[in-house]
Amino acid sequence: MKKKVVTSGDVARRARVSQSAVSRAFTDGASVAPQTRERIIEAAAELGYRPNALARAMISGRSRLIALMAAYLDNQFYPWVIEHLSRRLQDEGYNILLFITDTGKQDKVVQQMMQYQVEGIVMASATLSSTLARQCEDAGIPVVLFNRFVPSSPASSVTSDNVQGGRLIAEFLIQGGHSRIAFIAGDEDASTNRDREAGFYQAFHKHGRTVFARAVGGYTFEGASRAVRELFSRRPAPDALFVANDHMAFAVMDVLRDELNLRVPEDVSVIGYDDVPESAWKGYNLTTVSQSVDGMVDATVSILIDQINKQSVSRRAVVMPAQIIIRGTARIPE
Amino acid sequence: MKKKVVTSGDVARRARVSQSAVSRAFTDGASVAPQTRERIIEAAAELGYRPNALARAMISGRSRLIALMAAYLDNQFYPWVIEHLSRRLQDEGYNILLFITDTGKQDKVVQQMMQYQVEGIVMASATLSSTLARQCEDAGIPVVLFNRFVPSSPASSVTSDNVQGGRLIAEFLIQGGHSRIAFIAGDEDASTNRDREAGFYQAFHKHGRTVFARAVGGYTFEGASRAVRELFSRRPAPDALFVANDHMAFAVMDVLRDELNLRVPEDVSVIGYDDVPESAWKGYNLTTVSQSVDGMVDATVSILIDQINKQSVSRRAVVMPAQIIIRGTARIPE
DNA sequence: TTGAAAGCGCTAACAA
DNA sequence: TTGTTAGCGCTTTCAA
Repeated sequence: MKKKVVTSGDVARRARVSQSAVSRAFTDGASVAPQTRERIIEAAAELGYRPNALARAMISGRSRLIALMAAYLDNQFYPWVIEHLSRRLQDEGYNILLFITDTGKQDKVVQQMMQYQVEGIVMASATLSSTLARQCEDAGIPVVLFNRFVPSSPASSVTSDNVQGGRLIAEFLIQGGHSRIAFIAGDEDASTNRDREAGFYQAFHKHGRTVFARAVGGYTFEGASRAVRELFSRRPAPDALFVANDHMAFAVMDVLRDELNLRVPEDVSVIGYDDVPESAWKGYNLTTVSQSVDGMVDATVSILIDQINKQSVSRRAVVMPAQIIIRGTARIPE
Repeated sequence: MKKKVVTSGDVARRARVSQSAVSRAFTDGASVAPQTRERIIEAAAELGYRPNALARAMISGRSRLIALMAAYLDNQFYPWVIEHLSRRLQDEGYNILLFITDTGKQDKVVQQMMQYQVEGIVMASATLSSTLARQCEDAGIPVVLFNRFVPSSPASSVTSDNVQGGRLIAEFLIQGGHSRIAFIAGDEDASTNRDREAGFYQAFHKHGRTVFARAVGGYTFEGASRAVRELFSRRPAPDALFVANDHMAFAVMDVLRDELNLRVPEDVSVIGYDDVPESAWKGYNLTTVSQSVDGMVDATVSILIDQINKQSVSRRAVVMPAQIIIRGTARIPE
């Protein structure tokens, strides 16, 4: 095996210029005479030269690397986020270092990111300890919690208005004339769940009503299946369900229709949250709340780019509006 | 903003050792006296020292970076692959540089990967030109085409036995007593589609039968919807459909049941390919062929690790067995 | 086991 | 516009 490691020095020799001239030829906006640059580019092409991004990063202090961490990808919301975020960041000239990590190992992984001198960090469906968030702040690395909000954290966050979303759903279900409305929670530690739940309960309170029942699905398919079974093992059973995200709502509908032989929405109304692509599939046709992924991604990118360029990190909390998407799984108020 | 950049030199000074001692303390298997190492680790902790992975990569020639490229993530097969691959690679001490790129820009992106001195490249739902594949070979970078096979390419590949999968489906449908079996193709340029189609047609030929009709869905949701409509606009309509992947099969079932008011499998049998998580959801309960993601991921990781360690890249083509997963969307042969 | 010294490939002053 | 020079933070000989 021949390891041909062509360096700028090799190119310089062949183009009969200095090594720094080669460097300049590959840097936008550097002062190089057009014909010199041309000669260099030509020599580089002949040799198959590719600038070493690591060396460049070291000396310039700019790695052009953004770390992205997600806890899981089975909820289609996250692949969707990753795809959009990745494309947007690539357009801005950044590359993505991806980490899939279970809760618990998250802090350790953040350390790794920092070793790679990333210029920014996005935590999707994940958070980091305040200590570590502070370390990032000290190191001048902007951190964005995507779809999570931690009041005490120095990290920025981008979320949709989950409280408002919860409220919207409560109103919709109440106006729909349901009398036994239940809630299936996601991960009780997640801010998305807490906020959606808070908004939901607030609206009930405002109407002088109470939530009929509550179970916990932990944002997993299996957890949600267990939760519905539990809810429907008691009589009377709910006649409407707010499920804290779409991913769980699919599991819920499966159990409802397939195991319990109930019709949706005739027997039970179901509303989810996220508006993932599958929600629009006719097999589910799920009424849900849309989180503007595009808007959230744009916000994330601009926080990152802005703070990287300004060389100063500060905490920003962006909340995007939530919008109910009416499809076929919940009775529509008149 | 305070940019505290703690270097090994700072730690060395505080621990009263040389800078190279610090380096050794952070390298497994380097010869350092236990108490020296301890003193260094302590000093490092006090200072908040984190080794610079970029500098380490430069000098050692090992970036511990693997590039992963995918064309899209809306087909849940790929998020699934990314999650598994990422976890396995992290366990092996590698980090992932992720690129989401449309066909056409792929070669350019591969150049970028190489600039970051990645030690290996995985192309999922994507290929690269032979020229570039050869460049990677010359640079000693192993490349694995995941779920793609290019006969002329010097790159390795990991696929499931798509020809066999296509055959299995043909047999199942023929044995199921269908008389008008049609095929909805994916991306006609993709090897997965070509192989599945080849196996499918082979089996028909063996039985002295012909495929009733064929349309192209291009592996997209919309393309597949158009393809079914086209197929069912003519009389007689097919009574069975092999759809080249699950992602399209969901679209097909939506059109069949929702627009055309056909029952699956009573009026039309449908079989997909991939066995993505959604296939098991009761709303579809899709009969399909399983590609062993775990097996494919393992093969990919071992090709990569092996060639990185051996410092020699060579072409390997791994084909994993395909297995039919019988669910509820296709009539079951007696 | 430890330290000194020599770079890895590049960018960024500074002069020329 | 160009070349010279000095490092970025680290690993890795080589001697001690």
